[in-house]
Amino acid sequence: MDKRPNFKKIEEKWTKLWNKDLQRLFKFDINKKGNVYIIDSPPPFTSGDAHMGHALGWVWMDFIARFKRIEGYNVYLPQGWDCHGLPTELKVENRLKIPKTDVERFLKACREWTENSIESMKNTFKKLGFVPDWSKEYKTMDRKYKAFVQYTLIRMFEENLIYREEHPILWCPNCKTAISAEESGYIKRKDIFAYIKLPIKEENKSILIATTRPEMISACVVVLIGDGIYVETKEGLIVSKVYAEKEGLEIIREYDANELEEKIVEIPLINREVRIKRDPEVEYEFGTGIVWVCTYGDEMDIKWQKKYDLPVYQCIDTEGRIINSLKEINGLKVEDARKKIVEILKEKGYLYKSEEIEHNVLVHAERSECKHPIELIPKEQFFIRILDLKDKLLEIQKDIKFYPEWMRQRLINWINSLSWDWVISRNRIWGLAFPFLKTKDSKIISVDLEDLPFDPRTDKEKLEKYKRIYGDIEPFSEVVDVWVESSITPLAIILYALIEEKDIDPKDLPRLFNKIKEYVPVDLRPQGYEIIRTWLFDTLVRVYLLTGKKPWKEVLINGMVLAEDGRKMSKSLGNAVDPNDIIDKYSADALRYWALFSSHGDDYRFAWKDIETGQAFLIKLWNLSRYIWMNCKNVDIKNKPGLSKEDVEFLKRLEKLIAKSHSLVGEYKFQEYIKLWRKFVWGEFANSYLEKNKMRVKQGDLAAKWTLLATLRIILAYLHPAFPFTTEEIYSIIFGKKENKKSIIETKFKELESLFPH
RNA sequence: GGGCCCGUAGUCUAGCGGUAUGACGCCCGGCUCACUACCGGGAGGUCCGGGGUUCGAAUCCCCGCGGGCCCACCA
Repeated sequence: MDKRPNFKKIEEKWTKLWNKDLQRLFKFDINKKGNVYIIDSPPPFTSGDAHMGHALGWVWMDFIARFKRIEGYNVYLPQGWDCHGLPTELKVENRLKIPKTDVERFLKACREWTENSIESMKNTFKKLGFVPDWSKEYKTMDRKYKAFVQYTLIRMFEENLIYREEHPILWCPNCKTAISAEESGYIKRKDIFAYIKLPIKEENKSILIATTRPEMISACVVVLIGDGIYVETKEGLIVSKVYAEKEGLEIIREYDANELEEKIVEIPLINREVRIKRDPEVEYEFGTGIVWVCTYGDEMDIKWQKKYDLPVYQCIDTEGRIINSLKEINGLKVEDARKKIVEILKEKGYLYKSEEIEHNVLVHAERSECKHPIELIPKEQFFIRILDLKDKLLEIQKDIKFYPEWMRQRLINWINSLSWDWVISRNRIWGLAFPFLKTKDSKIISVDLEDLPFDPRTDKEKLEKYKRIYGDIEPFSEVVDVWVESSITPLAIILYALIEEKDIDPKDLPRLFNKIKEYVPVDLRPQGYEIIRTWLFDTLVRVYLLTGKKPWKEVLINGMVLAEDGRKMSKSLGNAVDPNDIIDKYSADALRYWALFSSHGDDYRFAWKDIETGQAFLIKLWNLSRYIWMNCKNVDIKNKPGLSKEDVEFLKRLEKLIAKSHSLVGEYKFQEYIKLWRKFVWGEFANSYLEKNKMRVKQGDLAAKWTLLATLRIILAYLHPAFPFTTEEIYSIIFGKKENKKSIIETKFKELESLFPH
């Protein structure tokens, strides 16, 4: 053994072995029953480079997989790739300057870009010591993955779980695309808050409403008042009593709500009469205590429109311009129209006043730099029915174990906050097409299984076939939301295990699907908390709808990686550290030491000194082994000599530690595990037992030598899941040949039990 | 506005009903034949503040203060 471990050489050697010659040790055999452990590992979005967040998650998974393997499980650790998505599309468009109009060329460029990203990320994962079963590697852009997703969509469509309907959807006028709730977010913004007088029919009085969306005047369908007292002021304005008092307006008389409900309001400039209704959800204290409902100003308007079955007026188009309104503002951008209409209202005497208000505006926020305010626009979209599912989802989540338990709350909150069905269509290019067609009488039909995967943009001959059968048919131009693809990973990984590298006959999918169902729920879903409301939730929905079961038995949540400055680590902040640099400067095992010290769900700070701490421990382990190699390597471990009392006690202490280790891993407490073993190896073994017994070793005491060797053998097995490179190298030098084994993975913890005194 | 989390030695961190885990740093002493990236020894904490439950609280409950994250319809 060298005086110092050459980490670079060791890493190169073992990375190659595990991923090639020894890859068989990491294979999941789906035909072997019993003792199966399946990890629904995340397919990372193929953004380009692996970051520290990946390093953390992938080390956790690899630790679990290795430990379970040595425990004797038939482990399935898959590696997939989430390929589709807007960021790739934008990169191809902007960097490679390929026009979206040339669809075939554009798609090809996206595919090439994605393949390159995968290679780069895969390389980093391998350097970390992460070893999946490569024979089942999947990409969401694979033909068979796409066919499978489309098959599940057809199934759901046939069970009436998917529908197409005109519905107000979140629409980004800037990106000209529908977005989902999870892509939107609120930001604080300053806007006009206009107080508008709405005359009451046949009375010389006006209702005063306050709004941030005066430009939507042509879409006003009802005026709502809340539970409270309303008053008439000297100026002939009807407002909440609270507002009148606050503004110091002279009150002439009070109304009760019933009296107001009789009245009809004339919407100025557009010549429409609307009713006044009382609704408990109106915030009496806010503004004038009165609201006009426009279709659709915000999500609340949708609720009220449905509740009172109000007519829908679309006053904004997909470009974010005003339509169907006054000729003065038609064609104007929303923001310009807002200013203009305020001027007009003022001119005509309908504007009571306008002020500035800071409020939360729904914008296109996540996975996007756009930040443009979102409009609600009625459009035909595909939906998955999830609203009816709330109670059921709340029920089944109870049966999934969460680590840490408190992360469950995020899922529950999200389920409770659902307010409409899941919009699954996107107006984009780099994505999966819908396996549906529209006939000339507007009926939606699924394509035949034999035609999967189906893409009307490129499969011209398949389209021809349907044209021959149905006459005029129309494909859908949208693509599927990326989460629809990634939300069936627990099922897709089983599909890949069943077929391995073979291609599939799509007509075989129903048979395969029935087989897949048998493996649900799988054992573990590891992921970060930031995608609980997307990936975790969506998977729960899809797997439940498709199989009637929960997707997993357990969920393990990791936190975000923070930079040394305590802020979120990100490229744009310039505080990101590349895992490859850490491995190059120190070692993969040192990086793993850092990753395993993170606790469940909490954000975790990166610090170079933690890497150094890990590195120091690895060197300690190396040198400790070196001493044993120098002094004890010729001892036959299978031939246990008579041990001294001290040796026996020491080994008994180790045996206790082992029992504790297994229970810690059962709860995925990696940090406690490392601490326990570090303390034992460095303190109790190296500095205490070994130091005390050096004399015996020198004198050739076989019992002491045997104890040292046996202890090291056990330590290597238990530290292997954490530090696979270093432990494999030491093992191969001291034990490999004698045991006729190439890797620690080939032995099982159970086999080591014979080394203990009983 | 609601929810979740966090506040523990100089710094970071574990524990989450029995006076506290570990790392780094610091102080004193050692180049001892595997390792000076080491060895031996040591100092350092009113576990954010206040109240409550309990024989007993860092740990449970309530109220504050400070920090972070997530969600939300205030027109």
